Amino acid sequence: MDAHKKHTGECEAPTVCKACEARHGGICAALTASQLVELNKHSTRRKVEPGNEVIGQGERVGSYSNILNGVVKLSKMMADGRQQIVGLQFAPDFLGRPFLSESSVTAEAATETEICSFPRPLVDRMVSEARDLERKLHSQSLKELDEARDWMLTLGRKTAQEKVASFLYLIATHIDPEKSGNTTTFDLPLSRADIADFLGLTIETVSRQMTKLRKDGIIIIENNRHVIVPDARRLRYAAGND
Amino acid sequence: MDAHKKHTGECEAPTVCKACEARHGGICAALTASQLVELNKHSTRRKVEPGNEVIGQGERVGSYSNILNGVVKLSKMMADGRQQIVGLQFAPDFLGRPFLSESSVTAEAATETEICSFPRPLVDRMVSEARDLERKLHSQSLKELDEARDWMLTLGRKTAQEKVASFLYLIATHIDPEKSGNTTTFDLPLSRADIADFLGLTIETVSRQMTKLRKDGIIIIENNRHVIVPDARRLRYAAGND
DNA sequence: CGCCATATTGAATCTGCTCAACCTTGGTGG
DNA sequence: CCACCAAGGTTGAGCAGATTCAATATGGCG
Repeated sequence: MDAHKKHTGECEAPTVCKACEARHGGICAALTASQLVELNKHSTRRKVEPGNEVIGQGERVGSYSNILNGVVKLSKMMADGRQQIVGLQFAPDFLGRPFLSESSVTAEAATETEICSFPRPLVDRMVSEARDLERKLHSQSLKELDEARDWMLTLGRKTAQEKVASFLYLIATHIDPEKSGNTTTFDLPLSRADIADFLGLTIETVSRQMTKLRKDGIIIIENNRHVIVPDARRLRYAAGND
Repeated sequence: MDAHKKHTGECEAPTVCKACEARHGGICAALTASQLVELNKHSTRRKVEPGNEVIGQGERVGSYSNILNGVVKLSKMMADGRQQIVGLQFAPDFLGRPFLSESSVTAEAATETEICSFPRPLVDRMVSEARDLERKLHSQSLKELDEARDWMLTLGRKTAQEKVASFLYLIATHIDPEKSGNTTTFDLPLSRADIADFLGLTIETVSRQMTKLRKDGIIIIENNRHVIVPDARRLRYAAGND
């Protein structure tokens, strides 16, 4: 399918993009080969260590990014230090806030993460030229909105037990886990402290509920971060999703 | 400004649209006069009584709407009946979920509300024709996303006291209130039960915190629904916003 | 005026928080 | 090689804020 494009003369997708995850599911999928080439000239690819900021809350943002791999957490902080994670982003999600030059959230790598950044003005221009690109961004915004609203139900109405189960279920369904039969296996991308900030709980409560889920046989934990789910339906049920 | 358009031959904006709130701030502001005329042919304007559904959760949706006046609440419900309001929409907001035919939330009138509905296919076609329209919708989605994330902080990390103050502050800043000097006055568009569902609290807790805010002199309440805020900064502070 | 839905108040209970101690793990240097 | 240390995670006891359940008050409307 890519083959015939290679010979249309004009140009072809840059080599670095070919193996890139964002080239397929991400926003780059909405670009033509020649747009990709142009974007690529001004893009920088870099690694971000866990805990390092990509964008700061209230900061002026000069660039947009794609997540190539890893997990990025979006969080908000109150003046007295209370913190809430308001979203998790996975590859190949787009990172940035079109139409506004200032970010209302902090974006920070939760795991080792690789991102590909572009200058804002360039992308803004491309958005105004390429219909598909705007549509893609619009569509991702709506997906994030749906997710945010789902999470509001979790934050507002679920018990600590259900919150922790909801989190595990979310990760299990987003981080393409090892599956064999009914059993699902994955590594948690977040520390207990981050999980607490995501769920609006304390680390102690998260820990206790994890222990409870473990004792109930709904999950098996190895080395704190490694989780085995023998039966995803039981976890789903514990999460209060129907 | 409208005057010269009246004489461009082709057509002019339909009479009903002229006085319409959505014609200015709403999505109709992104339409040309001729598009308005076409849209108007297939649009229906109607009143919705408080408590009546506009869209049901999981329902197939055949139309989009504009809110002309009133307040609409978006909510989610769990299987066991627990409910969470995930957003409030005010005139001239757009109601609907582009790209998806099924709604993940229930939209219900909180107050007496007037809406203007359009067939989905017609709007979808216009969106693919008019750049400005897609941009406008995209922009509203992002606004809603920002609001949802702000509210996640409230749900996850604020105390009952701060939650109630946050709600009052939200209404005070959205429902264009009477202002005279520092004093702000408005009517609550939601019942105590709705407020509780919005804040992830019980009605009793909402009531107690209202009483507390009243006793602290931050608000004055008349007839349950009518609220007077002598000093908006004190309310803002009680809400934990900086 | 009296009724019904809505809101307030009170007392007992419970879920999740606070504070403190302890355990595990992985890295470092004697 | 192993003792030590620091960071992250778990566990326990007591406490506090929010819920539950029940009784009472208010106010909109026929």
